[in-house]
Amino acid sequence: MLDLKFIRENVEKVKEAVKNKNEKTDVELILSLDEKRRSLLSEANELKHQRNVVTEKIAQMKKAKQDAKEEIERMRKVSDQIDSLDKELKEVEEKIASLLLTVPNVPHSSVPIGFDEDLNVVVKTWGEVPKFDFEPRPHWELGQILGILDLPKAAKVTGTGFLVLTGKGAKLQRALINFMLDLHSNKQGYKEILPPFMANRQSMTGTGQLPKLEEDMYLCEKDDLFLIPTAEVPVTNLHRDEVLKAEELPIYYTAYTACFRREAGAYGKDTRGMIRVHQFDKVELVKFVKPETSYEELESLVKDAEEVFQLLKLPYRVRVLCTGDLSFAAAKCYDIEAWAAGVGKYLEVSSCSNFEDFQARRMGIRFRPKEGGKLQYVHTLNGSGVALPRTMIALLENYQTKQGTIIVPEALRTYMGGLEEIK
RNA sequence: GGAGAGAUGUCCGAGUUGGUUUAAGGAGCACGCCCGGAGAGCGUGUAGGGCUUGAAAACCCUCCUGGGUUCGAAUCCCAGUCUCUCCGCCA
Repeated sequence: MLDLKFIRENVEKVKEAVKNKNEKTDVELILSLDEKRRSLLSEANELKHQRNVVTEKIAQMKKAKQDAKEEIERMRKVSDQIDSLDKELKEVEEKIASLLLTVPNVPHSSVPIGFDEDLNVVVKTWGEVPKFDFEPRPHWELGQILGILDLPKAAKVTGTGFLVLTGKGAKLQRALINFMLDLHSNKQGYKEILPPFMANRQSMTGTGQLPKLEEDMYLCEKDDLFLIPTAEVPVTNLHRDEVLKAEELPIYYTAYTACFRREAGAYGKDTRGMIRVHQFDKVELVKFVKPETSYEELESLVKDAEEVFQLLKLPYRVRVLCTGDLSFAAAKCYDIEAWAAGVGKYLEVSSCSNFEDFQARRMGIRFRPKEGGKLQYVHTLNGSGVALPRTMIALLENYQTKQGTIIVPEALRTYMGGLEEIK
């Protein structure tokens, strides 16, 4: 959420952000409501002041055993006026508040302007794309040959868009999760969190999934709880409505969770195998930082996620998202995309974003600067470190052999009981 | 699910016969003094938001949330949320 005052003072900037992000919020409407709000406010203020003054006078008179009937009668009328002004004010404020939730964050000046993902810019490529002297198989074939991925059984249990890992496949995924969590928590200094996989409306609004993305999430109606689409939700909300100490910052968290997405509207896209599924595992990175450091923190966040692929020796590239592809709440975002030899394309495995104070304002996460002065909103960042199914895809497809077996990357072997090859 | 207790500022914690209590006291933090250094000690300051403004003052709002009673509510009434204790149920 943007500051109403900021919108008032940066109308053009905000309108441009709305346009460049392909949103359609009526900024002018917000401004006119804001004007109305302020005039109602000053009117009500004046009456309230009057009431406060006379009320005290009444108290004095009562103490002195004087008759205050006349004043009381007068204030009764004033109170009625205040009531009706307050009611009107409340309506206006509610309208503003709900409109404010539909204003997207303003992209950082370094973000390329563009309509959609075709205008994202590759800023880095790492590793050699493997060459095979045979036709590399896609992961669903490898999974079936090796008996580690069973899509028909998943369809039986749940329906399309789910997967069942079995045997070495399940073990490989668990190894990856442990490997990532250990990397982030032991080496990179993130505190490990195991949060709920469900979250309430307030949390979803805090991180910005609501109100816009309600249709993309699974809702348990009886309890009005959502299955989380990412660990970002529960982990960032950990500090909702808190004032953090300056010396606590920066705070780094890492969390493994399952993630649930309805993928409404994505039908027909990446339906094969496990590229796009309704439930997947992910290890997430979340940061709470001081505003002046958030862009350095974004760079280091990306590096921390990249290290996963470097240690696994999986080739990848990093793209900076253009305005049109940037999510609603983000000011800047890098995608990490791993090369998958079997399907022959780069797959998005991590999205690392700086939200600046956009989420913090919604959630009320502030800190007291050491130098004194007013409370400030923290900046929040998060990124996948990283998403499991697509990393599995990259691993299986890049490490496959002609015989259809999989060489286990060295970094994972201790997590696989020393296993060197899945066959 | 049943019974009870509670929710106050950055934190802890007073205040519930309605009326200079936005709120005592303590901790923390900031500044200053003291000190060979560290520590301790002493003094001063310190809620958030809105509105206004060059900046401020003034003013308004906020004692979990939302309603209500009243000239006036942290204090009274109703509903809800959360926390704790006990009982029941259960992985």
